[in-house]
Amino acid sequence: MTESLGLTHARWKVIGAIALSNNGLTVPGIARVLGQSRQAVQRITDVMMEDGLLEYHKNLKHKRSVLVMLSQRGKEVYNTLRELQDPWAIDATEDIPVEELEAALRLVRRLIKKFN
Amino acid sequence: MTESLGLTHARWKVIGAIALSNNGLTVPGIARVLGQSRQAVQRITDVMMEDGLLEYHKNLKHKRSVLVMLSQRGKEVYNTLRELQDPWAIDATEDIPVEELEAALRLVRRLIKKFN
DNA sequence: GACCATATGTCAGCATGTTGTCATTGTCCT
DNA sequence: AGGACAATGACAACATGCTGACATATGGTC
Repeated sequence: MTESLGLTHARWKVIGAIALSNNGLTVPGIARVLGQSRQAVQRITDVMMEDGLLEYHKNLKHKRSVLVMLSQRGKEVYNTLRELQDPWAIDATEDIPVEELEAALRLVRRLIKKFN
Repeated sequence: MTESLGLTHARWKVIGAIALSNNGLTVPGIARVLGQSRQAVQRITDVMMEDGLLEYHKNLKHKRSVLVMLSQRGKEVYNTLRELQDPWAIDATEDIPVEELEAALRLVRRLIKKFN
């Protein structure tokens, strides 16, 4: 699904995390949202910035830690992929009772919480 | 959990797949069980063989494709890790109704099947 | 204001996984 | 038997992820 847009799943995760934030996120902030190491995120955001998907903005709160935001093209990619993903997700689950899906989600969250 | 035995999660997956087979598996066979590429499995089994966890046995059905089996030490590691993992799994789920766990498992399998 | 613990940027080494390619081996159909 | 197609081994390029280490920045405490 990401391939048709020249993305990979890792880059899609990053775009998604930033899109859900309002004023941009720092690299370690993205890492915390995604639950992975800041180093892994840093490497990906650097490449995505060069590719024109992200923009680094001055962070008033920190001298070196920039705020990562979606560029115009990043926003377009986000919207385009959402238009592919949403129908896919609906198609995948429309014949499953909502209560079943929610119960499974509650269970997964419960286990995640237990392991934190 | 795997670290205390000098393993990694990837090697543990391979050991588990072989342990559940009766007469050994070929490398592509392990890959099919795990649902991943044979190349990735090949690389790992080669190292595990050098480390003495696995043994390659002549395969009567194929001139070059060997049968991978657990060495004595591989079996010991398997049993030791099971003794760590089983109590962990029980502890993680003992306060959750069995029906909830089974329902979530059915849902996951249903989705996997849908995407095949 | 000095000091210490924490957060961040950066670089490196390693473990896994994927895909692609090519030669060799197996299978099956005619 | 012969030939086409699939399976396997081997090698390579690439994308991710983790941890460790070291220098710099922040923030809270005395």
